[in-house]
Amino acid sequence: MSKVLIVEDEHAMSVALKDGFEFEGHDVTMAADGETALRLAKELMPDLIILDVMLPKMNGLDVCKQLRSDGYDLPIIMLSARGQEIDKVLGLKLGADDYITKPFSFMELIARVEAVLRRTSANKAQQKTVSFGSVKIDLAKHEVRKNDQLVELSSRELRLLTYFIEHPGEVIERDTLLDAVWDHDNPPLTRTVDMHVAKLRKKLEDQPSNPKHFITVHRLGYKFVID
Amino acid sequence: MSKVLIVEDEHAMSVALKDGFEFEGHDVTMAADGETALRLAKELMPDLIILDVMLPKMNGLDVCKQLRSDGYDLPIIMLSARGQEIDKVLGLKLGADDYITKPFSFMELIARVEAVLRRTSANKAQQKTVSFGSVKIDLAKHEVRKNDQLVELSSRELRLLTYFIEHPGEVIERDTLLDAVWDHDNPPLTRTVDMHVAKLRKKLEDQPSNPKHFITVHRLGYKFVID
DNA sequence: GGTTGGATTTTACAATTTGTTTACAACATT
DNA sequence: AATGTTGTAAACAAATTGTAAAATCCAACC
Repeated sequence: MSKVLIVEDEHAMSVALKDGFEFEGHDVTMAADGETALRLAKELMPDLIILDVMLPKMNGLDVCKQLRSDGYDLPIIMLSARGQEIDKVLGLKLGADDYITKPFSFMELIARVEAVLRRTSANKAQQKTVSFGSVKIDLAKHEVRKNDQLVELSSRELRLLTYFIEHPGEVIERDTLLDAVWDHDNPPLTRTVDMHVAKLRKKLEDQPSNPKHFITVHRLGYKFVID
Repeated sequence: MSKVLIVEDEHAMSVALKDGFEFEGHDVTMAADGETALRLAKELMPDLIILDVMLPKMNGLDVCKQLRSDGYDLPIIMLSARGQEIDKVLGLKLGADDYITKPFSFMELIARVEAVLRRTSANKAQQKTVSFGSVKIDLAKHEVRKNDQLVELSSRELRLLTYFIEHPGEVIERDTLLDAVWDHDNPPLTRTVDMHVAKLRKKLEDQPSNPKHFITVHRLGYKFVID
């Protein structure tokens, strides 16, 4: 039994999918627009998301992109109407796991669902965790512990930390961090980066005022060192 | 300073872009149609291409596609008029690095240009290390070691050292160093160079008062010798 | 609608670090 | 020796960073 989030605004289709998945023995949650989908996905951490491309408020591609950029690597299968072929490329590029074009038979969908679940649950076994000093991070679960004590990080803090972890040892400019961790349209001042680095130090360093991992490189930026 | 190829057929826009990029200190080449753009791109190998979607002879998407399929992976930023949203998907699919819709502010464009250049040149500069004698420099990590011992250099000292290493054996005038290592707007006195050379000697020479690598050439400048 | 609470961004100023100039002694060249 | 040049410590100036606190934003709830 898996937890499935179905995101679909056409009533007939959503009812059919719900019934179908429940008949297959899954635990189904529904969302009818992109924003709700995004919120529920983060809240429920479903095992699978069935995501229609055309949605009110926020389209499926953006939901997918947003989830990925927030660090959630939940399995996603996209649904699109025929003639939206172009979306396939982008959908996959933005991180969907599979893609199916309407109309499709329910059997076909179920087959793909199982393929995706098989693929991704295989990956799940090899938990993605990183640790440095007394800090352990489970990126999939969005959990950070220091001395086995849970530390609450905001989503921005987590994204920043993730970026650091993915680029150990490198000197990273503030502007690079703004590009990578903040949104593209209206980035804040570079000082905001300093602010957040200070927060990470406060929460994760043994001596925040004498950091060992989040290192300042004067005039250039910051450097994350694991040891 | 980067070489930029601007491909735009509307006169007003192309003049504005040219002026803007030249003001930013870039070396600008213009093209007004797709075929010319393609030829110039291959000929000049610019650091960046600003490519309008709507062009005579061959549209921007085709130019982009053609370049990619010919194996050129120059950074490309596409410009399109509002309402050509669909192009975004296609543009990215065909290999553009970023995309901006008219009308846009020049600041916005510049921000994206810088992001793209950073992304692409970051890949270029990876694992760039230089060394001389017992000194090794890892520019990405901002680390200098003498006999495997870490030496702390400020960013200006590091830039100066890098310049010396890239010009071994040459007699280099103080003014040349001011141009290359200091910023262009308000250069300090030439004596500041002496100051910094002294610092490098102190940190890197075995006998700072009897230097073997950072050699004074009386009345002319300095010379860096490797052995 | 408005309100609340948390996250995020901006601001402001102190602390720190780096960079520049000065001053004078030492040195090189004629 | 006279003159211009260089070495370098120390004083000074400027730029960068740390961080608390204020302002703003935003989503959730009434």
